[in-house]
Amino acid sequence: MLINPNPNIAEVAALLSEPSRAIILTTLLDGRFHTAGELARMAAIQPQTASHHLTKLEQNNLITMEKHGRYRYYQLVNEDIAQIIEGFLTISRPAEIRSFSQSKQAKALQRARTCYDHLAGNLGVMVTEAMVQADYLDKTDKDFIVTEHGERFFYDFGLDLSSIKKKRRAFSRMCLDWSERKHHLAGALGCAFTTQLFELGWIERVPSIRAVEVTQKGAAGFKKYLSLDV
Amino acid sequence: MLINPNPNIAEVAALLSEPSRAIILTTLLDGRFHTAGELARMAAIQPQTASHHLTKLEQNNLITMEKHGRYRYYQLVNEDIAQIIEGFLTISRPAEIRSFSQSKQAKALQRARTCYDHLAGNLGVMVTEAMVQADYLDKTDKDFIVTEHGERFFYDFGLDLSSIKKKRRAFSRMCLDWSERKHHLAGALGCAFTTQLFELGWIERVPSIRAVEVTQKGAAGFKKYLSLDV
DNA sequence: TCCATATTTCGATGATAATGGAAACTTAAT
DNA sequence: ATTAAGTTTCCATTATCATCGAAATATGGA
Repeated sequence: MLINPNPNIAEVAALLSEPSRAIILTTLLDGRFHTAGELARMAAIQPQTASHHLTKLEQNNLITMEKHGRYRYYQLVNEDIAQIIEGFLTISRPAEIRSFSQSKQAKALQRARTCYDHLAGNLGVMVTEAMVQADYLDKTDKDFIVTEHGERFFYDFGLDLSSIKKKRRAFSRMCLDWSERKHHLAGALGCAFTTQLFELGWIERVPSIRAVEVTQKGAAGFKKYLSLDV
Repeated sequence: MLINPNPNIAEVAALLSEPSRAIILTTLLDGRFHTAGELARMAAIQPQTASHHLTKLEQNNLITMEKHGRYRYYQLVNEDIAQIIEGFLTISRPAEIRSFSQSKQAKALQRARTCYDHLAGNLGVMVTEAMVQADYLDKTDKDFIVTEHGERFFYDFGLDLSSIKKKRRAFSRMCLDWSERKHHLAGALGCAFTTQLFELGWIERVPSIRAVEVTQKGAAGFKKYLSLDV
């Protein structure tokens, strides 16, 4: 790694400092692919303008693109970028809430949402802490370690840990939650666990924002497997 | 705390996105006071321009000012801001190193420097980890907890923990080190400990940059008290 | 082949904001 | 009092950049 007494903060910050780009990036925080047009609509700008921003973000390695037919799908480059942006949310003053529906959205996001591809918000933190409590996970510096109990737990839950470990991506990480200011489970394990929650029908996406909701089935499951009341 | 689905990242980022302001802020990272003129010289801009930036940074609560005579002394508002900026250094691509003396500076900074008012760099991380190793500190979420052993250690070291705890500032915190990417000891305790290192003559400032150097006396001390070879 | 849709490239416009010169203000020193 | 130094206010200049209209390119479907 190259270390420098005067690193170039400004360049990176400039990319986040433009309102339209900030909207695009927070939209991509859900970890899913979005088309250029979709992102333009989210930011309320013309497609040309969005294209301009997307090129810039791609050149600076914040996002990547995949062409499929006439669509171009954009995604955050990796989880690190997501963490950086989430981290930024922790320090940025929230904009004023203008409408009732906005405050409802805010509450939904605080309750439960996806951060990149894993679970965040109050639910994400509660689940993670329950796992630590139950001795399924051990906390270290920046990672969680799956204990022996944990191996069994995740196996019972239908996850194949050995195949997850094979992925090039970090296996199990801590991600700082901007609304809770505590850590939740991230990394390949966080992703796999969250995917499984969707598969099992324990949680469902709330349309249009990256909030998620716990289903009846989910509430029962969280209670049974993690002694959680949600 | 107000939570918002679309918090205003852009505003905060914009403050960091201007090269001159970024230089001013990284200069202030040493936690000390600097005059307006000094900061202008660092950023290689005219005093009027610096004044303009400083006003802006002050209005946005990143820095504070104290008037003393005809000088105006500026300082980062608090340690949180320092952490945010240090955090940003972690993700920003370092600028090219242009000269030999710059790379020497870079190495000195990586070895040991002050971050706000506590010790950072390889030395800061090593010292902190030695304390954890020796069971003087316990790691938690975002803080270190001083153990019973630790109470005695710091007392022997000449620090009055009870008076430090009385300060309004957070007692003991983890700060992410941008060159080491590990945590070092921050907060009031980190400050007091570092101040004591200066007092004891274990470390000395390197003129003009925020690097510090370990003295012979310091090397012996670190070895004796923390079994550290520096 | 022709049309519709998604996206980009080009070019012009307009807004924002960093910059520094000139002058004013404040404080210290003599 | 007068001068010098540090800093700010005011103002004009300039550069940057987001934005969008128009046109071009690419792809899919009929």
